[in-house]
Amino acid sequence: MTKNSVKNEVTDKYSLRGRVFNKLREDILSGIYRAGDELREVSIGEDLGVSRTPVREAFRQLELEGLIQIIPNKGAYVTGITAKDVKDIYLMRAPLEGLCARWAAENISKEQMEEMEETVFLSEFHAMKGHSEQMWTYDSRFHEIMYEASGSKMLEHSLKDYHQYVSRLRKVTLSDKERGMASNKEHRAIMEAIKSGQGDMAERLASQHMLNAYDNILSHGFIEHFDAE
Amino acid sequence: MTKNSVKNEVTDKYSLRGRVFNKLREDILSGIYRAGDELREVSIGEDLGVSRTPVREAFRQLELEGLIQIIPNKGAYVTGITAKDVKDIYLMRAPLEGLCARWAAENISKEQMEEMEETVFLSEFHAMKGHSEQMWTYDSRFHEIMYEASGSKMLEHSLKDYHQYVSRLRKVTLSDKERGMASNKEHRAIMEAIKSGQGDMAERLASQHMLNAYDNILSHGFIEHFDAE
DNA sequence: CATTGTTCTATTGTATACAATCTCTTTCTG
DNA sequence: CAGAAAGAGATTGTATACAATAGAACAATG
Repeated sequence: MTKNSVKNEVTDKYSLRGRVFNKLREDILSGIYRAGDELREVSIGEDLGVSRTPVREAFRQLELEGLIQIIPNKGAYVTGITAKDVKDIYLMRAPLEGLCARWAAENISKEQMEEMEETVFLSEFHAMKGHSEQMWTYDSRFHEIMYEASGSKMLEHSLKDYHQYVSRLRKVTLSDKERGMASNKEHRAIMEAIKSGQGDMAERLASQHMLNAYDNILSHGFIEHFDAE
Repeated sequence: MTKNSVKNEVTDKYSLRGRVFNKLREDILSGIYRAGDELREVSIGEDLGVSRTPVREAFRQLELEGLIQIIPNKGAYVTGITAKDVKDIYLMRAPLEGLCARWAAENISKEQMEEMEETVFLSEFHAMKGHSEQMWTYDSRFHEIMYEASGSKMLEHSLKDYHQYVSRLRKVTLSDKERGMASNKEHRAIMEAIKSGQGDMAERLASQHMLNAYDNILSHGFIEHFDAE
């Protein structure tokens, strides 16, 4: 019996509905579908070789996440993430990631701490080598471990959502080697604070980490990847 | 053409699925269903006179909200809100409601400001009279107006969720006349700060409002309404 | 008696059929 | 020709039928 994770695998990957949901979510967040695009149940179903039933269920979930808007009897339209949303997300994440780091400092388990250290180590390695794809993976994993370590189902759920919403953007920013290195340095500092149980310090650092990330996005004009494109 | 609200009526109330969703959500948040209860598609459908299809779609949405957990091929089980969740929600809301008040101070429209003033006025009236049900309604409305006035779809969405999660608890706390009066006073102060465009002040007051509300819950032992019951 | 294997039933997962609604085109009318 | 009315087609909303799976009861076996 593994860990008793209540919320992680909300959408099981092995049902047809789960596959449809993950595919559509991925496509929306990665920018394949653009804001305003209409999604038709039948054509989506045909693309994936399934009937309308699982597609409809996936639509309902995407609607609740705010990624699409369903107009009754009319259709489903992609909402996507706008530049304004990105700004809001980073400003909201600042205090929440701070809170999360504080709680992680209080609750992190030995195993989680070890995995976090490994993640930071590997991330630094790939940053130096300029492997941006792996960078992105370990960067994501760092945050996920911290979310889980907070011991708060609510906080973990919210932060995971926000984190995924900006995942496309993070792929772009981390391809800049300089920012990648800086981000890692910040992760390490946060980790040290968590490891030594310094909640205040961890909170401050994690919060600042978000503001730095957003500053970086602004100063490099990465935000243009949204809305226009 | 009314306001261009993207996220408010996510679940249209007039479809069968919308009705099922709202009914189940209400019943879970109000405590009619308890954590661990199993929900069967057929029996829920029979209760409401609908087939399994809309029930299933509602289940998927409730799952995504974290209110129920669906185990593939097995069943749907109520997760509900625990005492720990309540604590987390208030501590997360503290900075977010602060941020929201700040943004509202920057973006609130004339109409929203007027409605907010009306809401506070009516709320004070009912608080004095001891009408706890109306109290609760206007108290909720105050926060919703502030969420909308923030001009942030993301923040509004998150705060609305949190607010609804603790709505049952708020019904109990506001039935205490003293807390009701105090809460109103805090609302009025937040409103004044928003009206005069003092973002810093609004942020501080709204954040403190949350901490006060949670202190009140703790000191009166209201938290026991969860988990046990 | 314990344990394993099997069958049966209840429940969920998916596909399809039918109903309701919307939209766009066409036709009618002034 | 403009505009309204009507009809066809496409799309979503809901119900039902069938398939797959899990769990329980029960029988068989050592």
